[in-house]
Amino acid sequence: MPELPDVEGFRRRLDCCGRGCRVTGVEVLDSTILRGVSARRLTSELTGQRLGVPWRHGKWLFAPTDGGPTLGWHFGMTGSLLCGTGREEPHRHDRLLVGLDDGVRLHYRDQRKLKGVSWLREREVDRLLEGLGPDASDMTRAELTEALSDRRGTVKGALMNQSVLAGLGNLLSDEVLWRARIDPRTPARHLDADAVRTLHGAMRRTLRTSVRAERVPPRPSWLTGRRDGPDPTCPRCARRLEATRMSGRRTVWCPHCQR
DNA sequence: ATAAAGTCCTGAAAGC
DNA sequence: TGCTTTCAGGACTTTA
Repeated sequence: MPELPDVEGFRRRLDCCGRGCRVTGVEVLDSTILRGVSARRLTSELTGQRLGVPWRHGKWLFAPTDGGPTLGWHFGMTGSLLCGTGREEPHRHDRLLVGLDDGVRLHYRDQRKLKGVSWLREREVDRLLEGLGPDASDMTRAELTEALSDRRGTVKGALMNQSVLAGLGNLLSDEVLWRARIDPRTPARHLDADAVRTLHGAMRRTLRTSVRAERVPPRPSWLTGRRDGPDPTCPRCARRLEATRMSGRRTVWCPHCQR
């Protein structure tokens, strides 16, 4: 599930439920989701801390604490962050619960445990960011041009590569390329200035709408709304969509509109 | 059983 | 040729 718009939704949730609150309790329900920190250490160091202003880069969510390290959340393919009252039974996929002094309890929920939660000092946050390209939602056209110019792989591969630009995943990449009418197999560096301009505009518009919806909306007028049907057709030209595997992921596009 | 919206690792290809 | 960087595919994990 989580690409940039989903994680931005989690950030907002954390911002309104958790910002400025003090942590009253930590329950690690499955310690295998902790990265680089033990359950014992996270519990003792996080309890009593006050949460600062949460921020996001790409698909990463960061929750700084006033004195100490920063909680770094990554949601893999199936993760989410929810706010509860603290009285409900934890869901079977809840892996970490964080109780706050405003009565809210945060639930880090994840079916497949592909990623997890880390407890990061400032330089570890910096090191992590060094591996990521600019955040896709505030990337300029010049930055996109620069990011794609040296890439010899496909444009689809480049858009999904978090070190090139951060935030797009499989669904968004396909959606943006479909809107921009660009064949996903095109080598990134073959895109001319016009194509990059179109791609940049498509990315901005797609992200703006998706962030508002906190997901890539599966509307019938979007590629995302069609791709999982039994016999998917293009919302624009009604012809049959093509599906293959690219960079290990299912890729859907319209061979008529995208060339 | 197959496939799934995440990234990491590996062997191989491409570039200098 | 040889070294370095980049790429595509499989592994990881769990369940519908």
